[in-house]
Amino acid sequence: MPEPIQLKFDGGTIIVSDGDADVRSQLPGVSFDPRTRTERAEGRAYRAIVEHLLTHKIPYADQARNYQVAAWSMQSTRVPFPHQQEAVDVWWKSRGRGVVVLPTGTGKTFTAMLAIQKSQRPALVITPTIDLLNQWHFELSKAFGGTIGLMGGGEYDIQPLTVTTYDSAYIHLDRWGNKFGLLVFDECHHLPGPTYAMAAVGSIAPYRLGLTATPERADGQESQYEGLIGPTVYRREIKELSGDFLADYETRRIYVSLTADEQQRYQTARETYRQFILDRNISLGGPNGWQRFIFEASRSAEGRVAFQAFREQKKLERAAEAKLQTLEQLLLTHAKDRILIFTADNATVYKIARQYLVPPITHQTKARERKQILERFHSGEYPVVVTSQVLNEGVDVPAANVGIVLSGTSTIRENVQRLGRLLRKQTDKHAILYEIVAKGTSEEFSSERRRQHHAFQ
DNA sequence: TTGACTCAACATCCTTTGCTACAA
DNA sequence: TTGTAGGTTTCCATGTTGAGTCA
Repeated sequence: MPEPIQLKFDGGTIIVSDGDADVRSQLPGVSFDPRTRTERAEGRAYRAIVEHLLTHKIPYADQARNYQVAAWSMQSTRVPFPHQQEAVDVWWKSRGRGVVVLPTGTGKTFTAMLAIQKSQRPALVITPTIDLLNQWHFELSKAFGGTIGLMGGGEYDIQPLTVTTYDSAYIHLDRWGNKFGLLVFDECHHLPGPTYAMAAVGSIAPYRLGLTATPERADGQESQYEGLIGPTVYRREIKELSGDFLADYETRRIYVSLTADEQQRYQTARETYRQFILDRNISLGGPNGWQRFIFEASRSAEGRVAFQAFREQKKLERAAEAKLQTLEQLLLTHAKDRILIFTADNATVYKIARQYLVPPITHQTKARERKQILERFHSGEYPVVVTSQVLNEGVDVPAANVGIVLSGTSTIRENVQRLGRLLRKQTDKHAILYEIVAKGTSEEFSSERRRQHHAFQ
């Protein structure tokens, strides 16, 4: 009679030893590690291994798992919205693994708390920013009482219910990887980054919940969710919830023309870099096309000129004179509204700030000043705020009812997040998102692409 | 405790025409 | 014959954030 199989946790992996060698080699995800001469699996294989052992009635000793069932109970009588309850029910039916897609402002946090209560397991909530870390800590303390752990932002205190950042999660993986049965990935579109993903790979947590408003990624890595968290189990779009849970809204596109001078400089710059691409036989649209351009561009004087031309062209379309004129008109039209202006670059943010005496927020704005500006925006003291990309995600921004997108990336996510800034529900609110596009430039294409989302059709 | 700093990680940056090799 | 899928170099500049260090 062979010894029972031993499972041990070791720095994000599970070491499998003893028992029958043939049985060990058939365990899902297990392979021989020649460095240490042991059989190992990634932490995430834990559930599959245990299920395999149980199904085949193979005796085993589990020293990997280092947590107990936790009897969570929320100290709140709040009744979930239908979409929150449905999301948790579907997630639980999918064996407690999967991604839930809900628009910003429709109660993702409360949905996660329902899931935590349902799972009855110690849970680790992972967030991308310190702001969100603090928000979650506050909400969890209020909902569940007791001491809520914090790992990140200078704190290191692990409790059965803990909040951390993606950075801290992977840095300290070896210390927490076997202490939680449930992982909640807030804004889970961050997870597929090569380093951040390690947290999901190395943890043994059988239950996993991903939350995001925008699962789509520009690099197509959303295909990784399946292996890191689970499949998309529930999805509701802005359109489906606007009116009832989100404000009513419309989007308006305004086309402007470049001046003759801008037009000429734009054409010259564009031809310069298009010619380089042609000469080097690079197909920009193809796989690795952009990487090849960068590679070639960094290798010769000619290439550097081409790259400069590319940047010049971008700059011209982003900061077109006519855009600022249109902005001025919109500011007059909406003199009584609460307006957020978005750009792609900081230079334009500061230019607008100087020209129209509007407070700017970029990554250079210190946290305290940022908070102050947002508070004054909320109170109405500042009716307009101009920002680049910082407010795209994570920060709790007071409700605006008019958004003006002067420039941006072609990503769906940025566009959805910017729209989300306007949709916090208030009585009789009707939000408008303007998008100002320079005619005859590549912006027309970007604008088209970022609108390829249900919310904008 | 705070603030200034450095460093590391992540995201975006492109678009379509013509060519080739291979599968149905 | 027609249709379709197709590949490899470590990486320019800018924006943003978290962690860590040091005064």
